[in-house]
Amino acid sequence: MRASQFLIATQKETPADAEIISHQLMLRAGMIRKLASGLYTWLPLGLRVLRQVETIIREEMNAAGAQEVLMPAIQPAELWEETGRWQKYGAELLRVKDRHDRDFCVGPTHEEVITDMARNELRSYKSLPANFYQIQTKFRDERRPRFGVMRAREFIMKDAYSFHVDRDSLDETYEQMYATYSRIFERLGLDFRAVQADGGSIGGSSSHEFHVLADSGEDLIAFSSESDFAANIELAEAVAPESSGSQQSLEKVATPGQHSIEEVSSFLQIPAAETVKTLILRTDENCDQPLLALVLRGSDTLNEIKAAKIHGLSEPLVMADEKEVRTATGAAPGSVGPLDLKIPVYVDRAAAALAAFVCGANEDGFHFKGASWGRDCHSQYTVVDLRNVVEGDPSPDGKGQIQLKRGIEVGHIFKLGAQYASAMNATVLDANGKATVMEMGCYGIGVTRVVAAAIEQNHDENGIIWPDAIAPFSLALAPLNMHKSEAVREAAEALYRDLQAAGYAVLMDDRNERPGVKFADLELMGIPHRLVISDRGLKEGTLEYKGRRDAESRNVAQADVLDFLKEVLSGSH
RNA sequence: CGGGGCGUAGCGCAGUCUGGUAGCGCACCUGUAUGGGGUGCAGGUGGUCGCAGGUUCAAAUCCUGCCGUCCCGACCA
Repeated sequence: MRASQFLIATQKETPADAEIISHQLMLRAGMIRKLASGLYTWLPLGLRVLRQVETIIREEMNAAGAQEVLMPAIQPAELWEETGRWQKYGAELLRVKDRHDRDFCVGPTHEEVITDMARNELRSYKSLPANFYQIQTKFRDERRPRFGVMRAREFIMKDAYSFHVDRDSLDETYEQMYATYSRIFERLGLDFRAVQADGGSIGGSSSHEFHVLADSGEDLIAFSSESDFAANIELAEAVAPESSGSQQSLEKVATPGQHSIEEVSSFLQIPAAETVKTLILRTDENCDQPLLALVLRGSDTLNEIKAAKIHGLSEPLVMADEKEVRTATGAAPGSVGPLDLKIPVYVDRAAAALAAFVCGANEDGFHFKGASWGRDCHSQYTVVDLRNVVEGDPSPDGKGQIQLKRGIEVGHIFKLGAQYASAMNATVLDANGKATVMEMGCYGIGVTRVVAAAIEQNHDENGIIWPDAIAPFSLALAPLNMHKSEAVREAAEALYRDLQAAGYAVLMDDRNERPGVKFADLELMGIPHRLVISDRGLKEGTLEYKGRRDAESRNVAQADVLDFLKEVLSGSH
């Protein structure tokens, strides 16, 4: 490709509304442009990267025996009513009506459509297992789109759905997809981790996320320092510490105006880890009490995913208002404690392990010191895992300690089980001639997000540094002063021809620009390899090579350049 | 959806408080010189000041409403 015939839309200045580096660089390098909130046009440069990512995903999915399909982006409401999600999905589902006033949605995911296809086309256990995938545009009407294509409303996803006669077959394909995903992210050249994950609203029993490690990531991942344990913090089990400290006598102390944990712990000169906070939350119709209490150490934070598993708790979690808190406990928030409450009480393992703790006295302006569960709490309570793990916690597998890192979720695999197939009556005949509901798995990769994640992980102060595998061009030719120097022009054109013939994706910067402009643009765009052709070098029969990460360039004899590139670029074609 | 900020040329901004000719840098076009790190000089193109209404002799500027957009809190590839 000649730069003179390719849209090079680089910008010097960073658009004011781009927060994270990948968003800034994608705009500055001329990969994307915003059309509206959460909607982006992919310019030629960006699209080349996107296609590279898609190609790798496609190759690996095909190699794993998955079959590519393409489903409509617009889906009829009837299918979503079959699974109940037309009601349940909420505002993120963009609903539209056609000219006949029929309801449709712009697909945020495709379980319904694929299950409909499967029940129509799959009749016998003999055609199972089957795994279908597509690379397609999704739309989720996010409350708050941000970070450019990282969290856009319209985005491209590779989604795959597998169908099975039984659980064993699902397990097998799930393992195979796990391995396939690992291979895909390895080939993409990304530093990633597979972690245990919560099934989330899509449901299902077993689930792993694939995260690209980056400080800008929105997720926290817990690792063990000693073992291969890795889990999203949403799921990571917080193990109960040894019962610590010694019993003290119970003492009621006046704590006027001291409400928050920080205030109380500094007022009483007692560490937050030896205090207890009591959160009063609303319940749903499955609970005969209007409120319940969650108890954590003052130093811990509530893990809402874990809390949501408590039976009867409203979802999403809603804190009780001040009036409700007073009715239930006799005190205002800030003086509430877990002792002798009349509502159900759930105590985090770590809080339950305290031998003596500070808590609200359920009387405005008073707290207890030295409280003990066994001695002082005369009402029932349940001990559960409620807190987020923190650095230094013991790993749940008993080996090593927890470390936390930030990650960008780029892939997620689920075992869906039979929930969709059963709701939509998707059955096949088994070996006994009996109709049996299929088991399903589902496997997603955020294709557009992968592009942004790759930049988060690979950039410097001059711009993007593409991994070879997804670079928009493998290498660039930068002929200097070619519009004046016949020798440079001829050498550059000849080299360009040879490199193209050899199959390289090469960008020939034939623009009539000064060297500094070319260097800056090529670096901003992240092209991993660069050859400079100049009068100076040609006199000595050399070209100048520089890898995007190299500090210095080196000279290569003109005659050896093809062999040299073959070596440098090996593995990337 | 709640709270806050911002809407002036493709991008980054000033001007708004205190009403009176719409400005700067980058980009873009022309000419010229230059030719190894976003080059210099000269000239130039481009804006219903987010939209609508109001106040006023006069509105980018004051008032009202709406829209868009970004940031902070509940979901997810």
